[in-house]
Amino acid sequence: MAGTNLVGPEVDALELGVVLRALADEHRRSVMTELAADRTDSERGCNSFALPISKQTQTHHFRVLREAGLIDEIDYGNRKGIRLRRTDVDSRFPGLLALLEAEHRDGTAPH
Amino acid sequence: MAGTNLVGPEVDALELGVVLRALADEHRRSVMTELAADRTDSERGCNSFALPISKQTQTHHFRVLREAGLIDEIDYGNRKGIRLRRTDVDSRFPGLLALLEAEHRDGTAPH
DNA sequence: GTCTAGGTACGATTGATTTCGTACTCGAGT
DNA sequence: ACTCGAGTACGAAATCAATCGTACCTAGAC
Repeated sequence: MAGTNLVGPEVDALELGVVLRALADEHRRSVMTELAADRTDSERGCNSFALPISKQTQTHHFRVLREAGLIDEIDYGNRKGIRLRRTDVDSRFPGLLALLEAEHRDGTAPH
Repeated sequence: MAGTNLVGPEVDALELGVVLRALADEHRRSVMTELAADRTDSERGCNSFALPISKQTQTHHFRVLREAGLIDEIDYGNRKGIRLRRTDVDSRFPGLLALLEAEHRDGTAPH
C-alpha cells in the first residue's frame, strides 16, 4: 500500500544539461508546466495529464523526468504517482519553475 | 564594413521550446553561459569560444542559437560577430540568463 | 485462483541532431 | 590579381531520441 519511491539524483547532483534536455521535449515540458502551475504540489496520477502517446512512451518520459531530478515517482505496483520536486528544483535552479509556470499560462486556453 | 545583422525572431515570437532545445546542447550552452556571464554584452568573435568542433559545425550551432532568438549574428563577409540578445531574452524569459550565469560559475575552473 | 487496469522490459523502427568532407564565397592585405 | 583567413552551402555519415509492438509483472476486485 505504501508505495516505494523510485530513486532520483540528490539535490546537489542535479545537472543543468540533463534538466534542459528533459525539458526540451514538448510532452515532458507540458507535464512540467502543469506541475509547476499547481502550487499545492499534490501527488498526481500518471494518466491525469492526457498525453497523446502510448503508455510505453509515457513510461519513458516520466523516467527521463525522474532521472533529471525534476519529479518523484511513487510506485504502488499497479499504478504510479508523480510529484514535483519543487523545493529541490527551486534551490538548485531558482527561477526555472517560474519560467515553466509562465509558459503554462500562455499555453492554457483562457476560460 | 558595417556588417549586416542576420535575422532572428522578434521578441514576441520567442518560443520556450525552441530556446530549451537550443540550450540542450553542451556546446551551445557553453557559448550561452559565457555570454550570460559577461555583463558588458560586448560583441565577440565566433572563434573566441574555443569550441572543440569543426568550423562547419560551429556555423550550425550559431545558426541554431540565432534562430532561437538568443543571439545576434553580425555578418562582415569574411568574419562574424556574436552578441547576446540580453534585453530580449530577459524580457521574454526572466531568470533564464541568471541560470546560465550560475552555471558558468560552476563550470569555470576556480583560478 | 482468475481477471483486469495500470505500468514495465526489451527490442525494433523511425526520425531528428550532431558532425564533418568537399567545394565555394567574401573581404582584407600584399 | 593572388593569397589567406574566416565563414557558408550542401550532402553524407553517425549518433541520439521518441515511439510503439509484444510480452510480462503487480495489486486489487471478484
